[in-house]
Amino acid sequence: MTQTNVQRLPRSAESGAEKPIELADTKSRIQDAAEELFMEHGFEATSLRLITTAAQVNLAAVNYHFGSKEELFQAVLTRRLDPMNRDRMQLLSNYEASAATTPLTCEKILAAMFIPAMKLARDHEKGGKNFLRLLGRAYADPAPFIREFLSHQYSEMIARFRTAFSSALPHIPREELSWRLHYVMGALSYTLAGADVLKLVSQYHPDLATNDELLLRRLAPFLAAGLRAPIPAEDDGYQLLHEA
Amino acid sequence: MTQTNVQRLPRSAESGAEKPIELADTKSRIQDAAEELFMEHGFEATSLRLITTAAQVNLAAVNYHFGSKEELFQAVLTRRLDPMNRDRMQLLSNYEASAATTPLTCEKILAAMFIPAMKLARDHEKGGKNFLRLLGRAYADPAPFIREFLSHQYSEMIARFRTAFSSALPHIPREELSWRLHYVMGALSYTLAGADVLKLVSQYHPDLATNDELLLRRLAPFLAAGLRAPIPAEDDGYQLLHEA
DNA sequence: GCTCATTTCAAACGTCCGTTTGAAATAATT
DNA sequence: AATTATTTCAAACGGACGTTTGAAATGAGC
Repeated sequence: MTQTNVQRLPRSAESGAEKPIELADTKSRIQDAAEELFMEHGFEATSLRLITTAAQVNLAAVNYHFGSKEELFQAVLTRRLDPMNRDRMQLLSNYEASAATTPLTCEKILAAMFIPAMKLARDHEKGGKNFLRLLGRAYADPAPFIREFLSHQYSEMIARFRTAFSSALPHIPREELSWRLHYVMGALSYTLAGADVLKLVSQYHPDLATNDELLLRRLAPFLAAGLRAPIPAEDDGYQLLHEA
Repeated sequence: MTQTNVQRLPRSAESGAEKPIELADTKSRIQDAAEELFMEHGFEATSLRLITTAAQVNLAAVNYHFGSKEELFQAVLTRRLDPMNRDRMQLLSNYEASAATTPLTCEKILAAMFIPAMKLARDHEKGGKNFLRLLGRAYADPAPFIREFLSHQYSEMIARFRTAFSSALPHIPREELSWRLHYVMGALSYTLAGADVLKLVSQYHPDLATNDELLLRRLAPFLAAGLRAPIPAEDDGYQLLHEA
């Protein structure tokens, strides 16, 4: 009932690592288990009972600590998304400062988007990569509360990067650039959500699929070339439709 | 209980259009309603009661005509996916025959992928575009039965197009090409699933979002440029990681 | 040690889910 | 007209869902 915002650690915690065997606190255990299960089954198909069983906490603990299943989902996303997007913008600013007056290359701007994502994927050895998959899927989720949450969470970062690309690609019209940024986000989120999606298009190479750095060293040149592509003329000879 | 594969029209049907006011048969009404609702809410969040109410049929009709909710979903996908992929392969063959010995351009191969999708989007005025969104979302769905269904449904078409791209881009290593095809599918499905996703990356232009032809006349040059991008050298100066 | 806020817990709440049932209605066949 | 097969229907099945409850357990402050 009466719940304050103050975080309290139930057991001895702020003391030094005297008993490193003990489990993390309830709230963190729920988030960890939820992240893994949401990514495996999606939001709708993951029940609170599944989460609380995996986290070894009581069923009611989710509603006590997070309020609802939806708020738990948002908390899971925010925990990693918020620092990642701040890192992205910070890194972009660093690059711009280093480059002084000359505009950044597309590859450099793309790197500012990718590196924090990669760092996230490898830092938290357990949750990291799972989270990127969860995120990639959330992009395609129709639930209104997810859509609103994501668009709010991303708006600042996207605006920042659109400006950067606009400087790097002055010959691309503003409107065309918006579309191309859209495609970039599509290929990126699709790749991050990847793993088993890959089977659709190619045989499985386990040595490659686990190497994120290599993965995005392939993606960045692909996307940079697309971003720089010349604008097709109005009547350039290949009418797409009505010839089938 | 005892159900045959033979399709039977319950009311007067094979006679000429004497009473064009009458509704479609139960099975079609279910598929139409399911397509629209699955696309709006996703598979898990769409209940059979919602579908049967919208279709104005009895709840048990789904299990009678389709067997289960999962089989209904597969039927909804197959109804449009199967002809579309056959059209894609046929169109690609036509292009190859016209080109005789010279290899096709990437744009032409991409057109063979896009045109049937566009035709689908505009033919069935009501279900068409909704279906592409549903499909784009299914790509990212983790449910095993969806994954297996899609990979089976697409394997032949994908293999066919990989070969075509391989001829068009002989200088791109086989493995690299597999990845780039992956990105192509990502950008494409993301764009098709689009609509409200667009808000993440750009302001909304209603006049553009509804014009599929224009949409893909933007996407094809972007992807073709990416497919043709030079292979980056092993040590090309931009290390992605460990510099953040 | 007592008080009081915080956290955990087992149990239950009401609701909605996909599916099944068996009879009634409808169509096709003889 | 009688028989059979197919389709519809209202009702119920057992189960899983997110959430709530109120008491028990555990913590910190005095």
